[in-house]
Amino acid sequence: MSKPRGRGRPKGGSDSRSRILAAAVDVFGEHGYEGTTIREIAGRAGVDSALVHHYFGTKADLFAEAANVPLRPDVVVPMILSGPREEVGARIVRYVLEAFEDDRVRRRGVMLLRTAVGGKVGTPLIVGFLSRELLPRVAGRLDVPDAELRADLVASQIAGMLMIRYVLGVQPIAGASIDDLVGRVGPTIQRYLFD
Amino acid sequence: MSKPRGRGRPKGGSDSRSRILAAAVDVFGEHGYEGTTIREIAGRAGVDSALVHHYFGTKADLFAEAANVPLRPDVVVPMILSGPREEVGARIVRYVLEAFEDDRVRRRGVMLLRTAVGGKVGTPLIVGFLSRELLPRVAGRLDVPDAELRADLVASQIAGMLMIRYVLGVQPIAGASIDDLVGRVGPTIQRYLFD
DNA sequence: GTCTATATCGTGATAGAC
DNA sequence: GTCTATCACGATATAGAC
Repeated sequence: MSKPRGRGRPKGGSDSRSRILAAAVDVFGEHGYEGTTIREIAGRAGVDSALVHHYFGTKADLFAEAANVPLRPDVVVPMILSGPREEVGARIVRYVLEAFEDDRVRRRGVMLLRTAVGGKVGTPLIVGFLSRELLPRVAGRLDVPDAELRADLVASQIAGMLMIRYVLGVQPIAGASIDDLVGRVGPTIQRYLFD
Repeated sequence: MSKPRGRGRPKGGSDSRSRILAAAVDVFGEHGYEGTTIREIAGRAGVDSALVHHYFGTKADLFAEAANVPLRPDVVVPMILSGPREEVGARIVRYVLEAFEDDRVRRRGVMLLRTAVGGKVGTPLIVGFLSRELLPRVAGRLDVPDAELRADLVASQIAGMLMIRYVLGVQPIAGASIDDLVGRVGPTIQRYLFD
């Protein structure tokens, strides 16, 4: 009768845990780390605030769980950087924008961008991700001088575009089509990487 | 004996008010709006927390005062956009980076970037500034199609560069020279504006 | 002009009933 | 597994002494 559960939850129960986690991603993304309260997360998930602690422990623990996106730069970067070199810039922009079309990705992405810049909790997280996980992997696959600087410049343009489009929502970038942005921003990325 | 005061403070007194304001800019910039406490601002200014309220009222009032940078896009934008068209991109990048060399500007800038993205207090402020004050002024002086989108693209790259360099401090952009960044990013701006 | 003392509220977190 | 009740703390903000 009850729909079959995949491997995961041991006994019986409900889906409160996943609802709490989804609500946490949303609220952290809207108000940043300091600005969100356990009570609001609980309210949006339709549960009691105590249940949040019961499942996730402290607020910092919950944030770590919510921020733990299985981003796999070790698999994504090689995938994008291989293929015709002339279109790498366009492929990067398109990949990021299409990923953000998915609700789940966009919510987590906005949360990360907001909290990354907001204060001492998220900043080390994203700085570490950029400078240890992502940028070296990109730079390592570039056979050009100043590879690290080039990768960093790419990150700066991608980050700025995501900020304007998804976090701040400033028009007309916020309402532009993916093709349009690929056409405008793609050549920038291409130039940073290879010119 | 006491050094002469310019026009400004009426009677006698101290410089507590300006020290509080400077401390507020710093602390808001470090922890975002929600993350900063009146007590920390007071402590860093070397005064009591009650004095902060005495001068500035509520925390939101103090933030508004601290964020009230006399940015004058109405005078800066025409100044930069006039002059040889071929170097506009480089001039924009150089102007921004050189402005951020000044401690005062950089602190206020970092504060605005942090709080702008952090939550509901700063976001409307910067969105309004961008979409009402800055971008239309830039777009209005461009005699090219899609002027608004071009101005927005410029903003996205400038914002991303400032984020990486000053807010997150990710290397190597954080340690790059102004000339280096002008040479790399200037052509991007130029392309967004005129190509 | 400055600080002490305090009122009031909302937070994260816990213990324990059901 | 879920919620009620509550604790301990720190926050903003105010009243008033000096």
